Amino acid sequence: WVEAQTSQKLGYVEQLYTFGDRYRDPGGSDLRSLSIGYLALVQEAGDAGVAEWRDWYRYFPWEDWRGGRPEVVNRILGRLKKWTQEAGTGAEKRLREARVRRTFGSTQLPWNDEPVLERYELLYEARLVPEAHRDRGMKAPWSAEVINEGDPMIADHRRILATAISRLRGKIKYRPVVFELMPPTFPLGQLQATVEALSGVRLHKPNFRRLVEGLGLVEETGQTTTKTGGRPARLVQFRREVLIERLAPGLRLPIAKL
Amino acid sequence: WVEAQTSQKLGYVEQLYTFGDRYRDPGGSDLRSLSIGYLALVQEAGDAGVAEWRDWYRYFPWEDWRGGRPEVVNRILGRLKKWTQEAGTGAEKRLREARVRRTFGSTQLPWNDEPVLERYELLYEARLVPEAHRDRGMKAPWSAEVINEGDPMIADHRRILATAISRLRGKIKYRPVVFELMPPTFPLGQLQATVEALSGVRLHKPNFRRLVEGLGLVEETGQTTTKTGGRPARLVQFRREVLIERLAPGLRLPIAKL
DNA sequence: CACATTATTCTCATTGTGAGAATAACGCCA
DNA sequence: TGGCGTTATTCTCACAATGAGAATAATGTG
Repeated sequence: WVEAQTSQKLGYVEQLYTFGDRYRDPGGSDLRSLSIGYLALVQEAGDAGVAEWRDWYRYFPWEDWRGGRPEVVNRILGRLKKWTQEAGTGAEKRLREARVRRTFGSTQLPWNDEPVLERYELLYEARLVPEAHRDRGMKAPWSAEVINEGDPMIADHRRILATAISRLRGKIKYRPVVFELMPPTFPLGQLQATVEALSGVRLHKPNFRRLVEGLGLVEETGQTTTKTGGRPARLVQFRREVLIERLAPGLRLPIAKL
Repeated sequence: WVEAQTSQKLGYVEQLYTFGDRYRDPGGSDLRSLSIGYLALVQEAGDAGVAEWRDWYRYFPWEDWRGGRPEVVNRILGRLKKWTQEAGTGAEKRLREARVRRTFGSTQLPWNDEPVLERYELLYEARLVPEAHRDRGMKAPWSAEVINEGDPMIADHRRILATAISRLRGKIKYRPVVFELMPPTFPLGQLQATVEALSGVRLHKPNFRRLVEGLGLVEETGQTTTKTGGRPARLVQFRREVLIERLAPGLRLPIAKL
């Protein structure tokens, strides 16, 4: 059905989650609509009918740490600090502080790429995203109240997208699903760039190569490309055999410490 | 609702999966019923109304490797070998062989505790479980056809249970959910026995202790117990603080290699 | 009091990980 | 044509994590 709608060939598909929040019905009745979300990966396609490419960091700019700590994170942390101070009791305050530290990190805790949904839900609860006001029946503008970076979406779609990003960021670490996003042959640098785009963090290039080659996920094609600039890069391809050989292998990226 | 039905206090709860197979409707109509499954963990309770304790290995005896390789695995591998040989083409035969190797292991590949669902689905496809015959409208007996160890369940319930076991075996490796199954204080040996019961494999005791203590998941109570036999064991308790401090920590058991 | 039993602590070889230096091979441009 | 910027690729090394087993400790039992 999706392939007919979008004229995109779906690669990997998995069920994501079944969403059934009260906020799903904008009419506010007690009837709930259920959405069974699926996550699919496709190759890059130039133009594909109704479907159109979107950068997901447009909706989650705080999730993109590829260029170092994003500015918006500081603004968010400032707002969340205010939110923690609005807590009723001291215990609640400490809970809120811990939650902010856990999701957005601190000087002690490094950034963790996976809890995308937890971060979004925290922003929602702290009413820093427009959806939180909208779902409570408040009318615009809330411009002074919310974080302006990061486009909102209708209904609970941004929550669904956050769930998908979380799932995908987790998945690439133990299953070789990134390759569903790659062209048939590619240089290792492009593979790394793809993984970095998904996880939102920069990786150490030599270690990344060691990992990919050590796991036997790719094989030589014998060709090279000069499109990358600099020294020509070897073109490799995914070793499809690993799918039938083994169950586990993904790209265990430097996972959050402590 | 579940707590009211079972008079069990639910600890951890998460959505498992939404099941919608055609086999769900025994009437065979084109209407499908959806089941949104949830997974919950509870403390051990002596007696609890309609709810009653069941050993899940009653349904999946091949998943219990705590006493070494179970006898039934050999019988299964024998049957699956026959199944691979019934393949139409040579390519299909190699695919089947690889799949058996991947799920049930081989002399090269060690046992992997997680793919419980993949294993069950393989047995289903190879028609080694009664459900496969039943869903095709075949009448009993199929005793000569199927693996007799492992009780069947109605509808797709055994598939749902397999999904739950897979999920839980994965989860304990990166979230401290085992503690939801433990009493308030316990010796480390009992914790290890619980993890072994869930994962179905034996663990190296000194290394397990090092791991649990190194992650700071438990704290001393000062008490000991002699109930374990042998040298008295220290009673420890779960450090609830880790739940608010960190996101990651689970008991990364010796994960399958290669 | 020897012994079986479980708990607990240590040791050690091996592997995996994170970080950075060093080297290679292009295009571009003076 | 050679220096330079750029990206690719290979090496090295310190350090942490892991798997396995030995050694030691503290009970109850016969």
